[in-house]
Amino acid sequence: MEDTQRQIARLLPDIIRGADLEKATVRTLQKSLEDSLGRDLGEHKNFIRAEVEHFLKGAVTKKRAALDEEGSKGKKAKAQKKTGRGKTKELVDPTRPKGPKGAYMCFVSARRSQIKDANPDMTFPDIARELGVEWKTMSEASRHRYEQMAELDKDRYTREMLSYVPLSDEKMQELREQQSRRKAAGGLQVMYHCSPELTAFLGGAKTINRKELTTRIWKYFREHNLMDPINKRFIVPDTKLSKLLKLQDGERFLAFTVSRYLNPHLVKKVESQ
DNA sequence: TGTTGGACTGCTGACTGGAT
DNA sequence: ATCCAGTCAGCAGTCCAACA
Repeated sequence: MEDTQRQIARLLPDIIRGADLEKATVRTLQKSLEDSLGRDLGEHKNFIRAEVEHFLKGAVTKKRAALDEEGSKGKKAKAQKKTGRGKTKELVDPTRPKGPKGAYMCFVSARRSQIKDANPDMTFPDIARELGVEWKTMSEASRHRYEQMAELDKDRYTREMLSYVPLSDEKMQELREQQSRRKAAGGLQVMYHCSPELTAFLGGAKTINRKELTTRIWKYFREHNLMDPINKRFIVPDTKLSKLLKLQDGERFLAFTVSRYLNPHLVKKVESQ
């Protein structure tokens, strides 16, 4: 019984997606399932109906959300694309205890890695779907185990909340500023050890970050008049630069690609910044 | 809305001159 | 005024389920 329902739950989404929804009924979907499984599913009629309703409810919710989003964005859509997901999450107190896990979350935590180990090729959404199917078709006894785990986690949450002291407004403000600084800096502030050749080129600097290096190298282009007068996007390197970037004799390069040539000279990150 | 899991995608930041 | 070229670390968001 449980296996059949599991098979139904697994097959149904694809069957619904492939069906003509103008004409489809629970009965026709059941027929398609029977064809796929090669047996009568009359005794699972109610289960199939519940699954269909569940699937359609989910699809409608998603569609509505998409339409809402579309409508609210309107003509701003293109402008917002520039900033992409841009929405920065409101910073939450990182010391606040994590919320209590429900029974399903306990089940997910315990079972996900097992499924992944047994099926290394399964994608994350596939695993999530499988977990949903397993959860829905799980026996009461098995589910009870996870409900107990959820009870324990609820206790853990209560205990931690009792001893939790929220961070002060000042501390939160400091964290927000830290976050925005980190975001603004990106990976460009990361200090690297220079190769001996780069150290010599820079006049002795043993460490540097990408921001500084880009600035210095563009300064060098200008000071040594290395930009191609016909097309200033190209750099005609002098011997010193040519040697540093390991270029062929007479090889020019697009100025914007200079970081690619410099990469080998940024040996490794400087520890404990 | 936040919670679990982690691979994946895509944006952001600095730098510049030329092209549109 | 804005976009484009290239680099990449770090981060945010997405995917998906069910539940509190």
